[in-house]
Amino acid sequence: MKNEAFSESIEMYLKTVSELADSEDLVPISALAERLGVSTVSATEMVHRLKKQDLLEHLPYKGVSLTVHGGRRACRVIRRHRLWERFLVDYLGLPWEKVHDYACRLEHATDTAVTEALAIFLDNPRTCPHGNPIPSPDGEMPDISDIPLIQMQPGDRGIISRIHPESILLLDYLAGRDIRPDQPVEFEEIAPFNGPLMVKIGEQTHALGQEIAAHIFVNCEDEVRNDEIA
Amino acid sequence: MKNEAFSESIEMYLKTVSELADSEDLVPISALAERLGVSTVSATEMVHRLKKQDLLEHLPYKGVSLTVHGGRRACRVIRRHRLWERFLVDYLGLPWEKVHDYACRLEHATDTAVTEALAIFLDNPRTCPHGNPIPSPDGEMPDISDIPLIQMQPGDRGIISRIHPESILLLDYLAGRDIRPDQPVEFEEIAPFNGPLMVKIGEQTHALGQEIAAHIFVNCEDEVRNDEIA
DNA sequence: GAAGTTTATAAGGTTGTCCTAATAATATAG
DNA sequence: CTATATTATTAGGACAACCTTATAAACTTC
Ligand SMILES: [Mn+2]
Ligand SMILES: [Mn+2]
Ligand SMILES: [Mn+2]
Ligand SMILES: [Mn+2]
Repeated sequence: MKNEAFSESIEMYLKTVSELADSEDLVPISALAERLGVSTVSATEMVHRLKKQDLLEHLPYKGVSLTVHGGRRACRVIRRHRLWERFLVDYLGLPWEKVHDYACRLEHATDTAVTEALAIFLDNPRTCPHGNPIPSPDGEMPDISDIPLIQMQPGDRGIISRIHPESILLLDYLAGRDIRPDQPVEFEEIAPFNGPLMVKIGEQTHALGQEIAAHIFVNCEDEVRNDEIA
Repeated sequence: MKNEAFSESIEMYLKTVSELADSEDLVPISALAERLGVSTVSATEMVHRLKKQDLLEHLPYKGVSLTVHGGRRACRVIRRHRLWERFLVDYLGLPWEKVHDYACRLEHATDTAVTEALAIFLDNPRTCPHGNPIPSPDGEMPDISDIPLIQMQPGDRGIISRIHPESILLLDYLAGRDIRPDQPVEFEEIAPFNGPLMVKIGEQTHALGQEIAAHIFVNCEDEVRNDEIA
């Protein structure tokens, strides 16, 4: 039960599987490879290695999922990441859209003792600056019940809860238009032929591509949620 | 003039050369290898690589020294290290003797933007918690005029200025006896046959080995310094 | 100046993480 | 059910950092 240290590479694989598993529970190796910026061959190689270490499972031609063990490791990395983001924004005053990258380096270089002292210093924040929940020290992810903007219906209103998964490109784009957690949203309409979503955020109406709308999560106003009607 | 990112390994080599160069200005590759915990063959290999990149010079059978360019890179790493140490001690309340190791990981994962924001947050501290000066953002090391305890004469008094170079073993030892910067010292005597130094620090008298005494620096009371009499 | 110590180089490996190109297996959709 | 697209595997390498063992060169000391 020793605390073997994982390489930065392994931590990034675990973290990425965890992040991508939120949308669909089996993550295709190709999706992993793309997000990590490596070839599918390299990703496959690594998946095999991680499978051997009992950190994830792989259903060929379907995708990968984390074991309980792997999930805990991933959550620990994510915890460090999100705590650092809070610190960088709240105390160092660094820009909302930049801290994701800074934290992505720090997350691999942070001792547990530092992580927990930081959590106390920050007064145990519940979320990162982009709205994502911070896992517990022992690697448990709080569950949440928001929905992606793309699943809303015309007329629905709500409050942006989080941006997920995060990436510089996306955060940069959103920061440029003041789209961030706690802003009120109203879904106006969706353009035909899989066109963009017209969404009022704050005072402005934006035309958001479907890709982007899948990454913006919203707490809908308390009405019966109507996703299961299909 | 691009800001090529160096590997953790390269950064540690540069930093270590810089630290060891304080005592003697040519650092033997063997000393480098020992401090980095690698074989002399590996260290030699790396020295050649760094020479090719114009980061250091090597006089065979004498030792290595940093180029101006290499010195600046080293100081940048050291700056990050010592700023993190300040943060870890002053804000996270982590133990004086432990933060050296924590910072040794963070120093390689810290963007310039983060470093400078941190410096501002900390109000541009002049020294690390172990008393060592923090280089400027552009890689200049402030010069100091303290002397190692081992160069003091019986009867001399002063104030401990810093512990250098740092290592966990040493810091642990000193922390256990409350030997740290700002404590008053009085050199009592040196035991014969290269024996330990008897030194009064605070209220207590300690018998310190010569190795250790070489790592404790002191600001002597303002009297004519008498090192050059030999 | 010969002996012994320190330092450097040479030779041959290992490991982790990445790559391209080519081929094989499976899934999915018309 | 076959064609096309997706996914997996195989083969062959590259590269940075490490290693051990052995030999050669230079310094130091008596
Ligand atoms: Mn990362
Ligand atoms: Mn975030
Ligand atoms: Mn380090
Ligand atoms: Mn220090």
